[in-house]
Amino acid sequence: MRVRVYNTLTRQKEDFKTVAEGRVGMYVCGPTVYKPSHVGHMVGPVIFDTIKRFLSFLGYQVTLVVNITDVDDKLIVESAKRGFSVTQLAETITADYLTNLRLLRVDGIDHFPRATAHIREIIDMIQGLIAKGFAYPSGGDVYFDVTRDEDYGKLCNRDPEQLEAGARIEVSGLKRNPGDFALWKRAKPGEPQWESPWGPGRPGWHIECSAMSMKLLGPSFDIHGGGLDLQFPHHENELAQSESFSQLPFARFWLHNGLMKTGDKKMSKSEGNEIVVTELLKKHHPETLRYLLLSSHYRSPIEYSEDRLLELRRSLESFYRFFDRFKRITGLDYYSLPVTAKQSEPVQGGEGLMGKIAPLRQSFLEFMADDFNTGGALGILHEMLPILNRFADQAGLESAGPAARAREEFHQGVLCLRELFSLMGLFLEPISTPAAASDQTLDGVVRLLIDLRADARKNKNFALADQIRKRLTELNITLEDRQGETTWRQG
RNA sequence: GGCCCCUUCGCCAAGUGGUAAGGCCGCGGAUUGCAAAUCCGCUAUCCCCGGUUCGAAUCCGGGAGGGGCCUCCA
Repeated sequence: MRVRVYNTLTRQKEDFKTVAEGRVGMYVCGPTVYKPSHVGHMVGPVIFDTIKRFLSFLGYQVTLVVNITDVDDKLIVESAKRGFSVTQLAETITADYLTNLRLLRVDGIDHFPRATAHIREIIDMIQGLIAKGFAYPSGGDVYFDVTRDEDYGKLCNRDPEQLEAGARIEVSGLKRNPGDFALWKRAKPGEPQWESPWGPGRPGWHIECSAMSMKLLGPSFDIHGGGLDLQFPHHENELAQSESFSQLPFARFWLHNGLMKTGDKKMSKSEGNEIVVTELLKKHHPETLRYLLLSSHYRSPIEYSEDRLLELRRSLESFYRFFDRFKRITGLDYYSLPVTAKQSEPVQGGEGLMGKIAPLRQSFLEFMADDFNTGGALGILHEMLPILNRFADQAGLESAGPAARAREEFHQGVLCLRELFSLMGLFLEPISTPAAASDQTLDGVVRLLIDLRADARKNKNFALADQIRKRLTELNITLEDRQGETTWRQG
């Protein structure tokens, strides 16, 4: 399958070709761990996890790396403020980040390299850059000389001269050019520090990504991802120092995800308008958040709002109900159905249900192959749902008759749904409904009321039957009468 | 000031030259004792103006509005 990818470097969609046949190396910029993750931090991981799922499905062997930057000015300031050591702070915040990723079913990250665990590699790279004339030590710091890099600015389409016009460039007597950036920073007393040829200090902001991606993925790899806001200076600098060091092309495709917004403004720690993931997850299921992040194209900004999450939850509910229905029909648990890791035989269309499902499956894959259009792909899944429900309605699958043939067909259709949703990392496991399934007492009580209501209905005492149902509705318990039995659910 | 992006139904959102996916909300119908669930049906000519083209939401030019980056940021 031909995969098309929008490449920031060329500002156009290109055919996806890998450096090494059949393998994909992917590096995504993770957080600087000084404050708990906000919703925006989850965008990249979810998107790139989904991209990995898709590429793996196509048969690629994908290695996904997300770095943890655990030494930085921000950590020093924040840890002092909170009375922690930098290490303690980094560990606490890293744990928060990893927990959030796990809840969002970001399962595909193979390595989480930490900057502080790669000081050796960082120093080696800086030495190499100095030796090659791209960097210079100055007063205990080491700077990268942007004028020595021929194509500095190519990722962001900027001239170094233009950059100098920026008002925020820090004037430092230690730099040769205003645009030069620190590879190594001299430590002030009490700051985290490591020995180096230039005296005690710590890495600058961008170098850790160069050193760690090179170590884990080699000098040339396939996909480099991150938030749009990292394009400059972080990625530009990373690119410059990596290619200057290796004299080889760095990442082949640069993918930048759009930024999360709240109230029309970018969500960020510096704006102070961030929604902390942990707080959000107290009110919303992580699956709803993952669904939000996948419901639009990854390059678009995503507008976060409470109402939107509620709306999307309603959208997911129809699938949750469908899985219950699937169980009633087949006796099988949707969540136990196999998840295909790789693309299997082409799904046969033919007549009947699969004749409708197979072309939609194809459309889904085409959406994904076209710059990972998850929004379009999810739309397809929403088209499958009524087809499956209609089939179940028309074939009378919930009534007693044998209909083994139709049941099997239905099963096949749902397997396909399972396959595609698993590529999105959705519906991998049952959502935990706080009381419903787990609380035996509640279930017993509601079933008692259902039985009483059934008697009332049998006696045509609809007033009583309706009152029971109404009172339960007020308690957020919904009854559904269907052939032969009444079921209940919360919500 | 420089670079870049966006503007599609009430809201969200696909669509990148061939005549507008999908979701939420709303309305009507089937089903139901009544509901719920499910199914069916209904609601847009794509910010404005001009151009290219047999044909444009899609390409070009201009305008309006919104956003991102210009060394803190996923």
